[in-house]
Amino acid sequence: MGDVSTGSLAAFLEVARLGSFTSAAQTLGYTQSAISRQISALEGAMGGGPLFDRLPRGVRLTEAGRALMPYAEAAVERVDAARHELNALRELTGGRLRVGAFPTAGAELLPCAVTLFRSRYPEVKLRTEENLTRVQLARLDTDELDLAVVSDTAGDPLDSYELHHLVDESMYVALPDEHPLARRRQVRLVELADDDWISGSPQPERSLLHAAIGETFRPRVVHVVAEWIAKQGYVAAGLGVALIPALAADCVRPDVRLVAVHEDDVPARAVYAATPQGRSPSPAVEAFLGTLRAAIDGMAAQSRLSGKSAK
Amino acid sequence: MGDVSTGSLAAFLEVARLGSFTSAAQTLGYTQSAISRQISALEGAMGGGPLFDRLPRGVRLTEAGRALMPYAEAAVERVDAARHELNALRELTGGRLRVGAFPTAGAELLPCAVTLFRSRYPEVKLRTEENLTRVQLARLDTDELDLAVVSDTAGDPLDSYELHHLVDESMYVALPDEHPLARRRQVRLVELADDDWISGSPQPERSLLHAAIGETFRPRVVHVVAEWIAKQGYVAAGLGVALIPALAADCVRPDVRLVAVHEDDVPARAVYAATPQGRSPSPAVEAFLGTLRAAIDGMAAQSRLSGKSAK
DNA sequence: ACCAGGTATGCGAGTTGTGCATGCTACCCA
DNA sequence: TGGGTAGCATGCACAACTCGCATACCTGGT
Repeated sequence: MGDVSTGSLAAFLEVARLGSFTSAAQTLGYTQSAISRQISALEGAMGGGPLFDRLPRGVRLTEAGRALMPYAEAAVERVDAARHELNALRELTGGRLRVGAFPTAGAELLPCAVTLFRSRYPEVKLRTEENLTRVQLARLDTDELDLAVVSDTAGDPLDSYELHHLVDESMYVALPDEHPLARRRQVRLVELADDDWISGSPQPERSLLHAAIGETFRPRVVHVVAEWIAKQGYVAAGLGVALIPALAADCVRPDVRLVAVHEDDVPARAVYAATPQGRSPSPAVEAFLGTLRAAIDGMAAQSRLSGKSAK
Repeated sequence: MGDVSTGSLAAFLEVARLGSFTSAAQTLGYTQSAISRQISALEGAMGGGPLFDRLPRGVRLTEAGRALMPYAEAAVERVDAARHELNALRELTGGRLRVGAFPTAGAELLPCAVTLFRSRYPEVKLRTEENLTRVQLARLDTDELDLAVVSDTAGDPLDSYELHHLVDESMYVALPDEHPLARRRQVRLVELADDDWISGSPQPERSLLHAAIGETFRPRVVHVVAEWIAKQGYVAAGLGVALIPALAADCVRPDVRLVAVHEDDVPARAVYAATPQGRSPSPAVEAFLGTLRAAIDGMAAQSRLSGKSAK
């Protein structure tokens, strides 16, 4: 039993609508003979029975033809709908994008990128979620996330993902306004070896500080605070100092001072957009990468972000 | 934008299921190269974007491919379902048949045919309705009926329908048991010119009697009774005589006698199965014609039906 | 460095689809 | 009653497509 193409089905429907091979041929841009043969082929593919009664003036559906009609309509409609859907995915006038980001990215980078993306592609349904990097990678694997904004801080195995480098963010220390070093443009960490530290983890190895630990410096973590807004509070109260990445540097309360850390003490932290490996990124993912870059450029122009948004 | 065939869609689905062109080619009985080209063509027909990521070991769906999947499944399923449906119509393992019949046919002919049809083709949904011939023709026109069992008694315009001759039924007079002619094998109508007549219409022209009216005979209609069971009652009570067609002759009460009418007085009435003109009859209609003929043969073997079930 | 498993592609042959011209049938109208 | 006409079917030649074969190419594992 032969093959059926949308062409034959469309011809069938047009003939059924117009009641004539000849006029259907005209509206479809074929000759009458082509239509005649297409219908004949379709009749063959459908088991052999005639779909039309050939009358002296045109044709009319047989019982079988009438029965076929809804199926043919549905099949053609599905293929058309598929074309539209794929087109929407390609033209970014539809579809869905699920983005994850680590917490600090939520301060400025992600809101900025989301706003930009929404204004450019309002019909793409964009969802974001904040996760630890480790969780995000898992969700990329299980196809619950299309793109994840991650940093390589925690030493998670990023190498089995497609990485799109976004920016290298330098580090700052947050100092209370009255701290002796609060007016400096740059500090070395050894200068803060005797201060109390505020960190996201009791073991500094598992926090932002991990890259700073060396022979000459091991911070004394006195307060364990995860939220950046709370860290600010502790710092402002003079309870200690904290390391914070450039991405979070723009939303700082006026009684907290940020001072750059020397690059040799804490290397700039790379921020990537990660996507599943070996999978060609969808247009929506590509577009979001673009808006992420645009967001970083925009932020670099007006902020302390180091601006090394190379690529 | 090109054409899409069920073949390409089936190939697409099989590749998606197995994750490899090669293995899909094996299960479908094609070569790997054919599958590769079919997918390539499908990608073209769907707008150009890739549907699969080509990995070193096999392929995996892209976002677009994942989006296409449900549409492809639906389209293929619809075409398959259509094939099954049409096959059911052809093999009489499905579908529907709407039959109409004039009242007298409901006495024996239709029940017999319906029983036969149901036992042979139990999966065809058979509906019957009793109508005047005039109504039935209208319902054939409006496609509310597939086949109508009619007689040409009433002079309705049968000529614009496809007529399948079933039988010529001769006519009988129903006489009360004590009627002087009740033991005859045949009568002439003039012999009954002085009797009271029972008919379905006050004007004998519009009833079974219309063919009997001539120079020498005009019946005096005294009782107007439509239902055959009631006519029997009137006749049995000695209130008159009635003309009845052979099709109804088998269900007569014992105190009513039937006597054949001479053929010259009332010509045998032709009974047809009528179908819409110019329309090739569906297999179900053909089959019902067959069972009608079988029913008539069966009845002729054991009844007064004249048996001229010619063709 | 080679092999294994997979996809892409050039090539030739067979098949299918298309258009043109023509044949055929039934209706319409004079 | 006989041409005219509208419409489908079909023979034919040609173009386009599809398929299989052989082979090139890529990548990961040994």
